[in-house]
Amino acid sequence: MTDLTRPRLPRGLADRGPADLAATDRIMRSIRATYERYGFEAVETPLIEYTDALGKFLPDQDRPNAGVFSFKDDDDQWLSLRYDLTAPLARSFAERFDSLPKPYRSYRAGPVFRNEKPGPGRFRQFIQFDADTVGSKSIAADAEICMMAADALEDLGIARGDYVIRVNDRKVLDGVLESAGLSGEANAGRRLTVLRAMDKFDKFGTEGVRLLLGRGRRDESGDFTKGAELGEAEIDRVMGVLDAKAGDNAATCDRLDAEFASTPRGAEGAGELREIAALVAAAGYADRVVIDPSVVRGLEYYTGPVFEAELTFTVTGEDGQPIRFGSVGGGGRYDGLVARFRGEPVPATGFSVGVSRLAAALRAIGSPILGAERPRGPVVVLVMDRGPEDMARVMRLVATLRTGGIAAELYLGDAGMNAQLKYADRRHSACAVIQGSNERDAAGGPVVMIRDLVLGAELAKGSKDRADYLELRQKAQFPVPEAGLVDAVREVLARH
RNA sequence: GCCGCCAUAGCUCAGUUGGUUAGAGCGCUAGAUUGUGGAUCUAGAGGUCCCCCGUUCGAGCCGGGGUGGUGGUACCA
Repeated sequence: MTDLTRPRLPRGLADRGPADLAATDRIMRSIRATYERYGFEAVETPLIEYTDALGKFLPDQDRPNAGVFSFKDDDDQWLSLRYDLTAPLARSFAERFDSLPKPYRSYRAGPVFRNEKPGPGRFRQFIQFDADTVGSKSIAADAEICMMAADALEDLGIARGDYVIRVNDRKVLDGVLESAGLSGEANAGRRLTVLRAMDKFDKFGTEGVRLLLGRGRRDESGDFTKGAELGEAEIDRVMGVLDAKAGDNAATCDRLDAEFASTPRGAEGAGELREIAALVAAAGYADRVVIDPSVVRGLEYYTGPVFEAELTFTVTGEDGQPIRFGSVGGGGRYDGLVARFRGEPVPATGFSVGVSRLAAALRAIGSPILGAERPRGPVVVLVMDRGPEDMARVMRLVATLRTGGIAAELYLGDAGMNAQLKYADRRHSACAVIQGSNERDAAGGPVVMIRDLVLGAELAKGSKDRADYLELRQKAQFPVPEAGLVDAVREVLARH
């Protein structure tokens, strides 16, 4: 007995039940409808790619990269589970280049995998929903994606004002870094450190970021994070860009032009943001798509505009503490990703939604799109007698229901009637069908007993007056002739 | 990776200064009711007290090491 296999879920992974699956399905359907309205077409790529197609890793080590699930094919080539949907899209686009229309507008959704330490709301497998425009260098492509992200959230029932699409441009940040004396290959490491520090602005605030830009920061567990070793003047300059967001997009752009366009790179970025602001304003999205120079996003492949979809409302958690959901999606321009496969530059921009995180947020605001409660189970046909003829009879009832388009099942366990009703209850079924000897041998010919499980439950709670009680009891369980089975069950199902 | 905290039934936990057959609630399976489900009562199943080593007449409890979980931090394409 000691060699029993213990059932256990690897950490950071989760089984998902019918309620969760139904909710996810609704969310994905809604996002899909939004994206298709914008003219994006569906495409799917596999969960597994050659490791070198996913990024610049070193497949000659034991493990190509700690954050990626990887394994060797039988020809010794490294394969990996995809960790996002963008790199596989770049691979797919490059491979099918000749047969695709350019620009190529596509969306795709599915699980991605990250071999990292999981935490609350952070899993090693989760669902992303991406849309990308590949082959357009127009800033209008970026502006459009921001607007589409806004529409996607609103179509999901998130009210205007409860979210914001924040937009920045990496070139603006590059300009700031350059003017802080961090240009050139020699400073690549410090540039990363600075960007990481800036990305922590939400989490650590002004003081924390200043420490990370300077000597470093010690957290409450005693761990020390080495800083970027910038001087006071440089720190002020970097902090300035984090604080550059003004009252509206035009004012923010003015400030960027005035204070952060001293390098050609920075000026270019500021110009792109001004262009986005103009396009967004023209389309009537200026209140939701907001230029915010403190947005950093991932560090690896973004080359121009970057976006982040943020939920701005808070919910009170079980412990009374307010919960912020923060970012539920992001994206940006990645002009270099496809070039890895083709040698020529292929501009591209895209946006990625974290579906699981979004689902958690929608649950917190009680969004109707999730469905109020868990889905109803099938009609359960009880088995009273288990002789061959009895089984044939009840099986015929089930078949009749199914032919009538009703989800139905025969109870296949071996428990008594009590337990069968309990089973139907657990399946969250709305209706049970009973035909035992009493019904079979009814005076006017065989009948079936239709039981409304929802009304039955109310009945069990009691405390109604007598007239109501009798009426309820009538509706909660009643016999019908066999020929009336489907109609009667339909009637009961229609009540709930 | 680094730092802290934790580990007893499926879940949440109790367990005396170290003492013999390790408990509760919930949940689970059933019975009470040849045929009526969220209630009630009753019974049953379910344990390597995370693992190893040590201290001791004796360890769930003390010490050391390991493993796992968790919180913070780092990394996050």
